[in-house]
Amino acid sequence: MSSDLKENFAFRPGRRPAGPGTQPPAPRAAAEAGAGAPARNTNRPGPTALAAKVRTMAPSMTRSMQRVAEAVASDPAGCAQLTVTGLAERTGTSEATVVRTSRLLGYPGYRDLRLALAGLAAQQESGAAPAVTADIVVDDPIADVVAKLALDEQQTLADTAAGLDVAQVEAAVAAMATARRIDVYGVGASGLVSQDLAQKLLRIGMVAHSHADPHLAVTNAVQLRAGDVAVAITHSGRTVDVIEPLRVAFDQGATTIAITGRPDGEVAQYADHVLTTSTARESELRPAAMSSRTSQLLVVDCLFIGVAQRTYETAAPALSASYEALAHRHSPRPRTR
Amino acid sequence: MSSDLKENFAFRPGRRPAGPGTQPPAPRAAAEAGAGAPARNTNRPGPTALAAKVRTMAPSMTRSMQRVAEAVASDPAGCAQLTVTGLAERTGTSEATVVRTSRLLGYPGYRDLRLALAGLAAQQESGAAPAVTADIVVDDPIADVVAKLALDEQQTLADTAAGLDVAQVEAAVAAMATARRIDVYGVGASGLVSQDLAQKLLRIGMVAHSHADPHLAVTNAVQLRAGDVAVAITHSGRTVDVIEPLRVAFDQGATTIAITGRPDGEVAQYADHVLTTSTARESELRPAAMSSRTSQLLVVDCLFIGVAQRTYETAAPALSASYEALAHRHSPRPRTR
DNA sequence: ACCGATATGAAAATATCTTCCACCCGTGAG
DNA sequence: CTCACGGGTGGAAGATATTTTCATATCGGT
Repeated sequence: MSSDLKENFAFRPGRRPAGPGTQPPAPRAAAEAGAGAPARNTNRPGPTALAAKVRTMAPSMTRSMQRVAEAVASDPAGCAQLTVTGLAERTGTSEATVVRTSRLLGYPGYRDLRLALAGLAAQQESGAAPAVTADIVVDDPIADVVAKLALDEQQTLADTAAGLDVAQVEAAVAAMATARRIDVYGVGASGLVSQDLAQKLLRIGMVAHSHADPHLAVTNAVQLRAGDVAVAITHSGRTVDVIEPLRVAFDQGATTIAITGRPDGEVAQYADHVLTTSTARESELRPAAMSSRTSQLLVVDCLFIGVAQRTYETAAPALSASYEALAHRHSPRPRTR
Repeated sequence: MSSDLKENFAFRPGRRPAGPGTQPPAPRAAAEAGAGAPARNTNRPGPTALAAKVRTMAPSMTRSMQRVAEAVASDPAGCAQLTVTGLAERTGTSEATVVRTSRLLGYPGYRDLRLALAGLAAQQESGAAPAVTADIVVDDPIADVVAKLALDEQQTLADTAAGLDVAQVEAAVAAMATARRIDVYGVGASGLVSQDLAQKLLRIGMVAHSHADPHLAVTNAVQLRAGDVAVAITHSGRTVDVIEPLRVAFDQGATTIAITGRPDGEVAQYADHVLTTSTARESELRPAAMSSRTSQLLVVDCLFIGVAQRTYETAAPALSASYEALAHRHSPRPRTR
């Protein structure tokens, strides 16, 4: 089943009515003005060329038409909102004139000019994209906060992906996929990431636990041995509560993995494989915890997917099973799909 | 100009005015049926946000509407050329359905959607983004997994940011900033997000708790009253373990906030403010939990920052204090910087 | 299997766009 | 100076496109 997205794909990509006789709707090709050959005006200008076209054609326009063209050229966005009648009023002319102007500019009618106008407006708008990269400050309006945060996190993701050592990931995944059991250590913000990893691994039938309590973590680490895997997550690379259990696991002969922003930190000393997370800039209002978390989660997701791929035979059914098991915890009524 | 839109939308259901009703409060925003203003969706998406909006809203659409949305999202340029009837035919549905879909996406009608489509097409044309969005498959090499995951999550972030109703965020932040106490409910994957929020709020000196245990959650919810805030986090919008405590909090008069991917889900009925997370497509190897988590975290971060801004006087010192307090949990060694 | 509610498409009702046509205005010849 | 002519222009009929209504098909729960 997967998803039913496949059924879309409307081929028939460019369904331009280009050809004179191809128009399903109306044979509106007939020239209005009696003048001989309308010559099927040059190809209709794309949004970009519209402004230029207006200037070029202006001289050959009648006064009323010029007014329309003027309005259109100076405020595409605004005009795109108007109906024929609206634009006629705004320019102090009539609908007929607006349509004639549209024709002159190379469109079949006003409807199409309007569409082009919308396109032009959108382009102009996007061209002026400011790209809010500044830091978040105390008096930023919420809208800016949202935009900045999203951008920052996207940047963090890109950085992380770029900085990840694929070979290390590969090795870590290999160890985890065949592990008898997996322990994950993390406290504070990293604790949540640690739980996330454990939770996901559980869902595909792995034996995984997340330990936030440092004492219990060490207690558990002592039980590990070769064939087991221990994962430590710490942004700073020097959180003792996390390093300690990893060290123990390491000494016990387990395969150890560190996910840290400081590959030179102490935690790396006890790690067989080090996965480096990105360290984005931070500010007072944007504590490190935020971007490190994003980064860590990406790494954790990669590990998870990698493991799931390699244990697909058991992972897939386990996944469905856990969804099944939780189904009754949902209220019944959501419509379709 | 004059954003003529029917932005009205004044819901603010006088909840339990005299406390007689101990029963399911009338679903807010239930105006829909019958005559009157369809009003529904808040901000009409600009061309840019359209694609995001489609992805976000897709799950809460009916089958026919999904087909329309699919077509629109996959070939904006092509669809912009079509009339209602044309698009209806192409998607094998009716005009009515097309119009309904347009409404759901936040436009007054198809005409406006079409305009936006034209804009989007123009942008895409000029922007020419490659968009490498293949699904992750079982035999993808790790390097691809990393790249795809990072891209997907970036997309999710962009979608979420584009789809977030800033006014709702604003309102939620305002309530939280002045709250006497804040409860956060979430189970499963959302439970971690819930913890994340609570953890952060604690750091800036707010009284916040995350409850995963549904019994304890309800027990706590009963203690809430006006001036308190309850936040429910559920991707599906119908996780009873989360809805239940929120409902209780709602009945108690607390301000309630829902963070969900299904703004039409049951959870929204008991929420004063609904924050919509994006729902990226998922595949077997990329369970929904993954992108919903990313999306939820972004929302949660926004809330946090918003609250921190508004309580800066107390938040800033509280933040430093909590860092201080944890300093001794770090090993001393890291060199420079 | 029944019942109630929701989703859907056909067709009616509007809104919008296009075409047609008469009027107006400027121009040049008588 | 007047008149006839021709294109420019707007008003309104005619043609399409869009929106709304409503009966029917379908779905999901009891």
